[in-house]
Amino acid sequence: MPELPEVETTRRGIAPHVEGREIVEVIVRQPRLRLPVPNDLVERLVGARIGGLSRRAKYLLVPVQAEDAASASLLWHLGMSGSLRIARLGELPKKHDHVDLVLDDGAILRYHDPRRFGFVDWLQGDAARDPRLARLGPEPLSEAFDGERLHALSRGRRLAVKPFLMDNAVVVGVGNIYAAEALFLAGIDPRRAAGRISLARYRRLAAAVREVLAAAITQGGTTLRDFVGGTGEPGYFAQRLNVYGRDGAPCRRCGAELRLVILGQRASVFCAACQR
DNA sequence: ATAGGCTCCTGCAAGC
DNA sequence: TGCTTGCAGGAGCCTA
Repeated sequence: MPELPEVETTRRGIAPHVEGREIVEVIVRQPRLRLPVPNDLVERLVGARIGGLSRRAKYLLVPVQAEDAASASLLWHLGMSGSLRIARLGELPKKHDHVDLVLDDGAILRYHDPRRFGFVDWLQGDAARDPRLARLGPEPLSEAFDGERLHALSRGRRLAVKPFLMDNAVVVGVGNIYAAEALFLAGIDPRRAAGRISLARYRRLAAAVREVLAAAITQGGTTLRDFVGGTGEPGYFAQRLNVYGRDGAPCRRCGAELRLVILGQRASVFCAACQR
């Protein structure tokens, strides 16, 4: 379940192995992903050179430059079960290894995605103009994201604060797990209407979002070597979760039994004593 | 404009 | 033991 920290960990892990390399072969074993793999992806990519990787929200951007061709990028989304890893030449693909980019030094960038919620798409020209990227709110670890923004955007909104925080137009990269954890740290009830939360409390929430995401990225870094080397599993569950997946268990702070509610079709665990 | 529901997919776990 | 059922999740799309 890659959220922003896992995508960032992936970017950092694969970048040194792919940047500057030429793609010599592309193998698509399963083109039916969340979006179909573009028909002409193979012919466009073979012979192209990979530029500097970047990330926007949970999207990975892979610039590719072919000889005498306009600039273009791959827009890669890992969905909820996708992973990218570096495999060695000759390493046999496993089940759900859907796409391989074979590089000129023999390394393979290999995409694995059991649930196929992810996709890889071809973007011609300036990637930032793609509508999927153009409408996104600020990065949670950037200066543009703060309590003032949350407060301003939420005025008049009756939507519960948890789905509000998970809206990509508000702030990107805050999925179900980190939304639940940040609301716990900030002491805010996930059911509370977004428009009825004070600026002071939104400042605490913004700080909590930054805190949980930054901690998760740091943890991802600790498992980077294993991740790139072969297990293909980022150190996602290693971190200590306070509420996510713990309904019925005691609150780590006050001992009260954690409750489960459904908000925006998503399970939301919280402590009714600590979160108001 | 806003809020809520539905959908894609597979693996896993729980229930019978 | 072997079946069925439900759940997990991002984000685009749809409807009221």
